[in-house]
Amino acid sequence: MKAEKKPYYITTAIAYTSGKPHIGNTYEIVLTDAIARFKRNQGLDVRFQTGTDEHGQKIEEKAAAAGVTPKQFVDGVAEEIKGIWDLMNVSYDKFIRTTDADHEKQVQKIFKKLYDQGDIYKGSYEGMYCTPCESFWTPSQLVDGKCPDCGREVKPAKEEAYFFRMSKYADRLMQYYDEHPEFIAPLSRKNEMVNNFLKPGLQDLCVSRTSFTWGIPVDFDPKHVVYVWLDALTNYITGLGYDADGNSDELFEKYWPADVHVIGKDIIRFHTIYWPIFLMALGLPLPKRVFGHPWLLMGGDKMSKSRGNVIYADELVKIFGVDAVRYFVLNDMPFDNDGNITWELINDRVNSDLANTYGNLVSRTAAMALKYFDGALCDMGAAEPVDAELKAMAEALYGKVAARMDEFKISDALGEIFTFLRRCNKYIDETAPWLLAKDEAKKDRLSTVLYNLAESILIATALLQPFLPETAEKVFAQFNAPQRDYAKLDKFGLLKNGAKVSPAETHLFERKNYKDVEAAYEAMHGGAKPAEETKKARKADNAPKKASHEPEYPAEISIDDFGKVRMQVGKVIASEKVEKSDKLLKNTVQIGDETRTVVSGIAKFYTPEQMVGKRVIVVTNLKPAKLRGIVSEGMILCAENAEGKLCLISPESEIEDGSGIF
RNA sequence: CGCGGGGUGGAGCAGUUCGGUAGCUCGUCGGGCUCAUAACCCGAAGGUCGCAGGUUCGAAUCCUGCCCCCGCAACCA
Repeated sequence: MKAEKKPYYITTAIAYTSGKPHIGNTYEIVLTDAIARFKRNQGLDVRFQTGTDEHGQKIEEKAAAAGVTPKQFVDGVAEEIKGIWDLMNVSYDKFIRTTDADHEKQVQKIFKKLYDQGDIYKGSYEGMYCTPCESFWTPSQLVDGKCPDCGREVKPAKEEAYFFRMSKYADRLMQYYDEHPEFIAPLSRKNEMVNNFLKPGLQDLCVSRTSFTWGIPVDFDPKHVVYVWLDALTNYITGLGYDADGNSDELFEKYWPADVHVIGKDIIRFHTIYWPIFLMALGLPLPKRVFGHPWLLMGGDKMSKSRGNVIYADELVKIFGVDAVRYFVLNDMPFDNDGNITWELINDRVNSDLANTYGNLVSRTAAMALKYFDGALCDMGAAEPVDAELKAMAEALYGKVAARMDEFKISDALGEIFTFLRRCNKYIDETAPWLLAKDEAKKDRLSTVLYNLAESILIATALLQPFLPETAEKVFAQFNAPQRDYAKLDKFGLLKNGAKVSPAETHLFERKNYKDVEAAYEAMHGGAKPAEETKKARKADNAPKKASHEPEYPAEISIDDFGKVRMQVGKVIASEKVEKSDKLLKNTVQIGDETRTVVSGIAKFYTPEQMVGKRVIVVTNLKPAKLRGIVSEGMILCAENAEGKLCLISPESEIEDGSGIF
């Protein structure tokens, strides 16, 4: 009788549908896919869930800006995301969307249940409210008592909101951490959670909003929508058919609790504090592990659209192919440090590992088998001492790789496989089949050597299959052998004697010159070179960012509008750096009879010494504002170029300070 | 002293928990081989492990101070 397969439930974070995911986002899905496939090969009954997080104010705004309904907007983005996951050959079993009707219904039920049992209570969000901006601010966020966004008056207000009593469960959560040291991976993150959040005491979490409507309505109080985490995190159970009334689907009974939630390191807090607490409140078991993976950086910098250094998976795939991209992100991502991606790095890696080491090994082995034996692979029993090391290594490989995989050290797992593949290349040199071929008496030895090589390739390929599924399929087809059962992977010699290898139509991985990669990139980006983009991104990063507050100018203004701005010549009589600030200088400016303090964000370009004595143009009727606690009574005019470099504007010749500007 | 991560041969990284000859891949140079995708195999050069102190018989690893880089936060009147 066959034993029931052990269930294994693995999830990714659900992707926020605000835009196209870049390669960093895509990494998470590929990583999870590799683990899921590996576990399947180990004989587990794997369920792999991913999906999209589709609610929230940001999406409401983006949809409005695009002139479509939120639903139309997220339908489009969800489709795009799913398209990329499919392109990456991701073997998910379930793609959940938080706008799915059954998810929405369960979230409402969960909310009600938690409310009924007293974990959620109605309270209010107190703060200062700016009506035009529809925003709440805490007193410390206010600038000079005014709205920091628009500068208008704010008034004390309460927004009704529902809160979840977090503190009630904090002790139980700490206990769970202690009893399950493997719960948070990497371990270093655990201390961060305990020291930063649990020990200081948990704040109750706001779980509803009334300030936007694109969300799941609270059914017993419909002006509220469920806010973020209670909606998003619950996907892990609603996707299994969890029912708050106790009529859960059998999928849920089978797969919950999850074996691992794979997430980015930025949301570890939500998955290791809020999510377990929600589950405790629902009386459900907690996930066994949460793996917070690091980030993929572009040439050492964070990828972001505003920096223009974003790399997308589909562009990489166009140039390198799916498996090469999968391999790169999996191999070059350390376990608990951020990884690095550039077009050149990926090209080097693909050439050296995939084309030279692996592809070429397969190619030369197949070529020799075809040339000398018309493709037939037979172990003729002509063993020699050199074979022993190869065989021992092959038989030990699975154990090593599996151990690495269990620690989520994917890169190390791949490293083990490639060390073995290099050993195989060396074996060819040691045995020199081309010399054996010259001597009819050594035909059996030659055959045995080629058999050993083929068998080694098949073992390695079986292990590479979770990472390079398409490639593995090609190799198995070429060698006329099936995917190897992982339970038998420690046995050398399972390839059937007489199996035939066929000629390959193409190389597994094509070597590329970086120049050609650049050319392909340029074709996609209207002539821009990838290296230049990186450099530009770096440079822009050193300068203050400006994109966020670039005003939208009206096409024309009246002279009266212009007349509202009072500008005067001032002389800087003192200047000092504002403490704890990178950019601010506190200047004392003489304007006629008057001295004013003007704080200015120019510290990156002018030292206090350079400032003193300069004549500058100051806007003198600007409403005073507080910057890092200092009241600034005006604004010093500067020119700013595209890279954010600032340059003071001064009168062209000597003129009294206090003079007006017209 | 806001929080966190990091600084190891030209590049990307491991090693730091529990001190003991500084390791891997790529690149470079030299050699070998020809089955193979200018590939593969062998060998070599190249590092005062950010800096300065300290503990120790011995420090990349432990302690103290400092410098630099990168995120987050703050910030741009």
